[in-house]
Amino acid sequence: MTKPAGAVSAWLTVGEVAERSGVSVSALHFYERKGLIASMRTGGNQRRFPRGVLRRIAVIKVAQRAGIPLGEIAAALGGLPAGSPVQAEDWQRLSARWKEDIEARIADLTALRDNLAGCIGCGCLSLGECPLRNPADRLAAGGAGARLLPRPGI
Amino acid sequence: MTKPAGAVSAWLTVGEVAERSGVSVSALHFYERKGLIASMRTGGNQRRFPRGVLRRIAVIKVAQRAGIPLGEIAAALGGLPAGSPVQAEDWQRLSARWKEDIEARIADLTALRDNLAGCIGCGCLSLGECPLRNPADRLAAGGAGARLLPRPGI
DNA sequence: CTACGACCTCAACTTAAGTTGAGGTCAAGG
DNA sequence: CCTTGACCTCAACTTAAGTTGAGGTCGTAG
Repeated sequence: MTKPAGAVSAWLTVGEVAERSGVSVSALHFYERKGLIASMRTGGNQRRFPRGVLRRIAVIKVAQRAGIPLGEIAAALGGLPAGSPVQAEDWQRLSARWKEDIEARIADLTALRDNLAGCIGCGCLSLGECPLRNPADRLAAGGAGARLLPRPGI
Repeated sequence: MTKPAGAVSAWLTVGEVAERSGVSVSALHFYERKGLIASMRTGGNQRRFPRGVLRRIAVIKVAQRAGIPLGEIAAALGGLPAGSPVQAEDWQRLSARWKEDIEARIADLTALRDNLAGCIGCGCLSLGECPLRNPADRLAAGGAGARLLPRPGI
């Protein structure tokens, strides 16, 4: 698939999307299976993505960096048209929501750090008395399997 | 195994450790397999833990809350005597080390939050120009499988 | 001495977010 | 027209941190 000569076409191949977004082809397939992005198919069953997918992926990556799991991102993104680009307005709504998540995590880590500082001298760590030990028992419900540890507020 | 009448024995059963530490029995087995904690065995092959294990578990839980993976905790803990309690001095060294990790994560999240705030209005998210998109391409090396996302500095 | 709860091991399953590989098809340059 | 590189699907594997279940033993109260 050498590039279509001069004009930049309106539709992008997976490879092009991968290169432009910095996300691997296999990850793009995966995102599509998860409903995070959508594509048209050519006669030969190859994916063609609208350019709006790049912005959509950008949003996904930012949310991921904020620690939001893909499932939640899909849900948040799911509300708006699957194939079309994310509008500035949508991004505003989403980023505002995720900002709260980030802030909660910052608050938790800050509290942990401060207590850590306070406890460096004492070394108590008693289950009943130490501020480090007691409020930490937050992850506990949630079924089997791994827990993505650093996601407090929810 | 009803409790040994009056006197609190020097050794704890798994069940007792589980109850006192808030960690499930299966997790304690798991920690032992991973070399995070150690136990003696009775004639009937049942575990007996020294009381120092409680402090050790406390340290593990705090480190986990800080986002340190068990493997790293094991490595850090591995330096000091496996069966014996963690001394205040050891805790000082470990907590100082982990504090840096926490601070790096706080810094990353704070940067993300600030850029998010700046970008709520613009909605650009261009791969080349937006501060949210560019510096985010940090996780990329590391082989197959899931990445525990929110662990930047390393 | 027997029943019952606590304990033992070992293997298989869970979730998240992908990666890797096998086996086969598309499309465009030469 | 044919060869290559890009693409396709599907299944299996990866890591982390455990959980769940099967099948069997320990130990103590009654």
